[in-house]
Amino acid sequence: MPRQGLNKESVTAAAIRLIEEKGLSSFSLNELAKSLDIKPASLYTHIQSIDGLLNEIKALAVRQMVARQMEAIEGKSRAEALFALASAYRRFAKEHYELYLLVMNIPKGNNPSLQLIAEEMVRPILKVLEGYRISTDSQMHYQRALRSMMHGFVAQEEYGAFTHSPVDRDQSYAISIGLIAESLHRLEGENNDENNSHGK
Amino acid sequence: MPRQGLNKESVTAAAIRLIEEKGLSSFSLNELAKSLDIKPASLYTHIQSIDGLLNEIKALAVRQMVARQMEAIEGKSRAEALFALASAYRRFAKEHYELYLLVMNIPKGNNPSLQLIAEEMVRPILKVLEGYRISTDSQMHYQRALRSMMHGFVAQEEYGAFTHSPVDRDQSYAISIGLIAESLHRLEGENNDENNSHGK
DNA sequence: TGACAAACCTAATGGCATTAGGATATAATG
DNA sequence: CATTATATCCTAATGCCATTAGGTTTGTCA
Repeated sequence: MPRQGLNKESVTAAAIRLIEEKGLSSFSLNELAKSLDIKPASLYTHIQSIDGLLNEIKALAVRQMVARQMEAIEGKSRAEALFALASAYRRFAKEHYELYLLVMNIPKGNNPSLQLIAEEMVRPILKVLEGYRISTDSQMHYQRALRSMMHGFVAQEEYGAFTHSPVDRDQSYAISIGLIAESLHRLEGENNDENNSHGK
Repeated sequence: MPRQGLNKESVTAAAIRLIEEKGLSSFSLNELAKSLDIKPASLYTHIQSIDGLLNEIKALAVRQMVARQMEAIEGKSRAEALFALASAYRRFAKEHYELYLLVMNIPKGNNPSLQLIAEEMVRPILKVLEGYRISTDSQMHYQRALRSMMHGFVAQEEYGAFTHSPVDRDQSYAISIGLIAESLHRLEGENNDENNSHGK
């Protein structure tokens, strides 16, 4: 009510803006305070700590990411849904790379509330995999494979690990995701033939 | 020659020891100096900056990683070599997670000398893929797919993204790598039949 | 023995997150 | 309208960090 209409939400929004513009590595409470025209110490009226603020941002980013993926697979199923999901995943990482970095840099000794948020990120993946008639164990394996492929690809792509070749990266991604789609399709076929080599 | 027999190598070795013991996030020149019984400013006789030191460590880590992978695939070929490579990759990441983090955290605006080192990391992968009779474009695609899968898996596994299930992670990894092995095998078959659906 | 260079030091700078405690402006109440 | 209370914002300080300037010590070599 005094000076400015600042609150937790507007401070968080300003932090996101700053991170997306100037990058995560140059972000500091000094910069954030400067962008809001207040002193760094005054930020503590609205935030608990810089880690608390970043956790807040992570949670928002995950929610947004999941929402985009859910929209992408809406009304689709199986391979079509799988490719749409993978595409939305990569698009978010491209458009909000600093936020993606933040989300994917959850350190080992982590906040239990972030654990819950991380589980949220699995939901669109599971939704796609539920469209396949495979065992629950297979579902877990393919969920991990898909997450690995998507994260590994965008992470390496974004820090420039794939730039040393003219070969199209979109095609590489399509093929990479295609590996999983094809294998899922084939695994279903095996199950229909009452064969369960590793499908059980 | 005075006080201690310190040099660039011993300081780097001490830094690696500290990083592996206490973790990357708590590493500082203060801690490093303390472990060597000198003052922080004295470190600058042996290092250029903390970034220079970390780049040195990255280079050593990559060399060690590549060496392990080369040993692992020695005398093997095709699927056997592929699984051995993937296993060595994951083992290194498990045993030297802090170093792996360091290697994989090459920021976007990066040192050109690190670019060369990063390319070194592709060598064992290419060596394995050379054992398959596929086009050079396919080689590039599968190289990216394999790197993505390996990095994505170990990165998420190590920060605890896969712990919320009793399903065996070793098996998930074997299946994930198997996707690539199977697809490579099938792609070769297509080429032998003078068919080139996406193999060209 | 004397000169020299390398290793190490002290002291300082400017950046960072964070806290304690004080000032102030707005909103709520009498 | 005056008073009180509360939340916002401040100044000042602490202790961490990397880094630099410039001085001292120590070992080596002529």
